[in-house]
Amino acid sequence: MRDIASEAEVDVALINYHFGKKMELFDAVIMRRAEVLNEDRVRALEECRQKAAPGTPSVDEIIDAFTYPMLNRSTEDGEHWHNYLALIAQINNNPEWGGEIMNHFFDPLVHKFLDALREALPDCKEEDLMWCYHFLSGALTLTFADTKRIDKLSNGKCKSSDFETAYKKMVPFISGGFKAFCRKNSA
Amino acid sequence: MRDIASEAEVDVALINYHFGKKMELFDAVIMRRAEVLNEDRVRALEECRQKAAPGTPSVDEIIDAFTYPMLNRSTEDGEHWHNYLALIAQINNNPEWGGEIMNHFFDPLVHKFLDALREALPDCKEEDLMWCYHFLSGALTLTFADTKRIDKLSNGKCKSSDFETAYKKMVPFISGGFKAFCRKNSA
DNA sequence: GTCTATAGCTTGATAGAC
DNA sequence: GTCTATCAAGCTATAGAC
Repeated sequence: MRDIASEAEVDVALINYHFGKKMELFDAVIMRRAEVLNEDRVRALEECRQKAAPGTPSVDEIIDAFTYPMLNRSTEDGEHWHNYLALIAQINNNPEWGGEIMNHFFDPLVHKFLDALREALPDCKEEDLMWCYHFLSGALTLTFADTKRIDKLSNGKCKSSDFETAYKKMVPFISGGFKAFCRKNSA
Repeated sequence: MRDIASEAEVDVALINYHFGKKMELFDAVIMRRAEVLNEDRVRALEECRQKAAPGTPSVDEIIDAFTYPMLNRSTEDGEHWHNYLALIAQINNNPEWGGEIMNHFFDPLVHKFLDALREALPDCKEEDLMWCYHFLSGALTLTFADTKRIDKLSNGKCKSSDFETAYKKMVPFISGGFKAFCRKNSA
């Protein structure tokens, strides 16, 4: 709280005045950018639906619409979106209250994408679709956490900060995962 | 520190005496089970190599050898392994020191699996292999974080605590991701 | 709205008796 | 090796002056 107040060049007490308790400030922080990101994604999904019309978008196109906005925002300003996405990774993996926060701020949007995936993979079992999204979520959030683990593991060949490359590899990986489950529609 | 000491029914001061500073205790906690898990995995990899001899194990078999020990340990005692794997998920996604900890305690083992995957997918580019492992890592650790997010997202159809089912879905998802990259060897 | 001041607690670590 | 006692520092939250 003190760090935040001092960075904002205001007094600590003002946080409580304007935002209430610590956790309410936390929610406000998550919400502000979640709304922006979710709008980006809705727009990307609509665009890829229009491109595919009168057909339906492919799995690859849907995954792309879901993930590209994160790449795009992460390169837009200096540190802010970068830090935000790293925070989301930690929340997504927090067993205590992480699930609830993700449910609250992201699931309404995720349902729109699940609808699109259901259309793209009509023979896919509902349960399989949910688990596939879950795996997607883990791969995606870790990617934008930028933990530097891959830097050392790959002996410098790959860099976790290279979101552009990570994104390019991630889309086919995830699509490949989905298609493994729904072979009838792996087109 | 006080919670840990009281759970162990010893005095707080003893933690410092036996383990040193807080972060040294933390490392000791990570190490103890990491060693056990890594040994399980080495054994599983050796077994699947023997089964496949004189050939080499498939991607699915290798992914299975990497992930099954986590499922197996997580069901063995009441809460301990469960909590440990949830902790690992948070460490894996921590951008500050998470990467280093994962490098230190798990990468020596991971290199053994990367060697096996290289054999199974001889035409796979080194860079692609590394990124695929990275995505695997995100999906895997989130799965054992048990955040309950999928419970609500799926309207109760799936449960994050159902590791058995998660594991059964995870192996083909991840293998599908690898194979998307290395189509020449998707057998 | 913004500040000062402070209450009330919790934290990690250690000194020193036994 | 184990305990008691305590330190110095940190935290969130709020009351009350302006």
